[in-house]
Amino acid sequence: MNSKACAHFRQNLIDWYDTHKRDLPWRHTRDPYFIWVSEIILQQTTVDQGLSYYYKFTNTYPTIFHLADADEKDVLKLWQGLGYYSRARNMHHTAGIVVKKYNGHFPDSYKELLELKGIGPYTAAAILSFAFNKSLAVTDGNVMRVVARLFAIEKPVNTTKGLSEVNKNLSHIFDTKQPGTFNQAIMEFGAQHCKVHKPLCNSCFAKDYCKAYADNLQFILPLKEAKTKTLDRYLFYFIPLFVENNSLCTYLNRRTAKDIWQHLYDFISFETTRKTSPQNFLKSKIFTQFLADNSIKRSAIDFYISKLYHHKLTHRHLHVTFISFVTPPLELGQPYIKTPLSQVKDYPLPKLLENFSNEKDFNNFCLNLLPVR
DNA sequence: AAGTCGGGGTA
DNA sequence: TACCCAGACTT
Repeated sequence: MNSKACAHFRQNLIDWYDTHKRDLPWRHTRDPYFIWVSEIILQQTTVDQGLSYYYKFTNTYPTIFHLADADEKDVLKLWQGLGYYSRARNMHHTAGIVVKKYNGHFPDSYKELLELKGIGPYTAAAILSFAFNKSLAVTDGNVMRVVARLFAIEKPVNTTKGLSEVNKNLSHIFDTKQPGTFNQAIMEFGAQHCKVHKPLCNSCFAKDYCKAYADNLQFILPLKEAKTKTLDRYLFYFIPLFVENNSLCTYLNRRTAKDIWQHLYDFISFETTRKTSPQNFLKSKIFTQFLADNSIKRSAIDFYISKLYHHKLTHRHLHVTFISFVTPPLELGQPYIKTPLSQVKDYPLPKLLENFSNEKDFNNFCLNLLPVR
């Protein structure tokens, strides 16, 4: 693209945006706090998916001081279901830093923003351009796609070289006089017009100089290097059930390992390296040892075994079986937390367990289990 | 530079 | 199924 084409793109992108932009709440504010909340929520998340969470967060925590004062557990509960939970933990942590170190005001320098947990190159540029009108370009998945096509960049965009080529070419079309609007516009253009699967090339204002379109590469670009393969994990959740103070109780587990769902809660869990039948798991060393360590005696009767649940994460395929067990009251130590079933829903839970987070569903789940002798 | 972290939508 | 989404962090 020559400089004339770059200027044409710059102007027509803004015109396109004025006509086609969605009415989104974070486009009506220049408060860095609200901008920041929206950007963290939208990391690897579609607008449709994140919108309700944005309203929940800004209503519950209307200022950064409210967020800084909150308990991490409550922040995670509000984040429940959105995934990538380190975003919520980092956001909570960073709120505390901004309050203490910056008196509640976000810094307006790239360097200082990058030092805050959860704020990387994209989010720093977004905050600076949207809230402070600083002249920095954002490079997200939308921008990489648009630029890779406009300039027919064939290096994989998820490599250092590919990204730097995207950024170099992006600087040629970037509008330094209205950085925030340009950034919003090019992302919206990527989301709605220069789409992944069916780009609307026929009606595109850039079809005269888009190199991918000229070379018929618009359905090929951008290229990405192969991702890591999906692995299977086999989980068993053990759910002891007992009555205490007239309420049906069980135990929850706070997840602390460097693993999925960090700082969320689930049930007592076991993992096998290979696909294992429930019957074999019940006889396994890992499980029988747990029962012995905690003086849990099998009655003559039963464990109740759920069907096999499949839960898909981006690069993990979970195979999950629930095992409930009626027992006299138990006293288990850390990290297990004795909890009435009616209060399970008060904890931040993985989506997989959210279905069991109210008593009615949970009882229904238990009733549908089959006894195994 | 490669691996890890969720869940939902789309083809 | 496989890929993508307003990415960042850890190793």
